[in-house]
Amino acid sequence: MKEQLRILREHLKRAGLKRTSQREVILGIFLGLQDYLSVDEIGRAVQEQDRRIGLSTVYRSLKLFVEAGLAREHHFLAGKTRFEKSAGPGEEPRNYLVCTQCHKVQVFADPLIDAVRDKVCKGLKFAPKFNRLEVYGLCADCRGPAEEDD
Amino acid sequence: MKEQLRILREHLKRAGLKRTSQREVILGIFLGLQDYLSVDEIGRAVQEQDRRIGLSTVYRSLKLFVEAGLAREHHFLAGKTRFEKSAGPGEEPRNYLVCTQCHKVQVFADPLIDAVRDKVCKGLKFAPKFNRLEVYGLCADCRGPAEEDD
DNA sequence: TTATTTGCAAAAGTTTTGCACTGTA
DNA sequence: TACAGTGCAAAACTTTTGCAAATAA
Repeated sequence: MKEQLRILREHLKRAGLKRTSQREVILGIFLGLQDYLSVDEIGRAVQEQDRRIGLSTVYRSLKLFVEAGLAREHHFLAGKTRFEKSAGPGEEPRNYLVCTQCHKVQVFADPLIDAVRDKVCKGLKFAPKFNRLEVYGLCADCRGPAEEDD
Repeated sequence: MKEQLRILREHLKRAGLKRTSQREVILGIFLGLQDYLSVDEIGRAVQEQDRRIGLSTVYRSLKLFVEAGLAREHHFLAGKTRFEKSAGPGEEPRNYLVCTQCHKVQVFADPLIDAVRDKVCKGLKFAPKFNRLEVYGLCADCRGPAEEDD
């Protein structure tokens, strides 16, 4: 059984919620899709597999996955919420390069950022839960070869 | 005359747009409000001063202020867009501690973050335009005195 | 004069909710 | 059986837009 399915079931049990086929179908499809899709894009994929699953259920399930640590929610640019898969609760915060032209997202991690976060939070007595660095600009493909050595 | 008013007028002239009383009234009110308010909160303050100014004009003006470098747009948590005052174009990117309980926002700057950004961008041939680090958690007031030494 | 801007109302788009019905524990 | 979950449609929100009237250049 997939690790994520186990995590979902554990989360449901712990929260006193019920295991339903819709939740598991939606999780399976979500895991098979690319990241950073919107709810209606995910919902469309779900309805291709099972037309009887309503969009409200997709909304409710994605929120559930976030609570279970199986998805991250993003609001990169104005507009809609987008979702990213996550291996489970307690995963490291991540940092993003978002292309403002083609909307491609690249992820990176850097321990220095965590160090800065801890130093600043300590100074302000702030208890961090999660963080992300979002860098907006042009990706290698969109900036064109001419300016590649900036 | 206020520096920001000058910046607005210059921006309008440069872009071939017109100077209107509504734009200047909205700017004046926006500058007098606290940061991170939503459009309807800003609009409510505007309509207290001049009931004839429509909400669409507030939307259009805030977008204009962002283009002029006089405001920054945020999408911290799900839901609505919030605006922050900015001294003018070319200001440094900033970094935020956002309290997930009371929604208070604290700002900080750190040169190390810029260094990490430049290193990562160089490696991926990404041309950064702006960036922000968002840290979510509990502020000193909301975490309670007991856990203050974490 | 002429093109931009405004205010209103309507439209569009995303997300939530009420409710009767279904399905899990 | 009891209660959480679902699907549908309607509602609630935020944001955008069409258009006639007003206004700046």
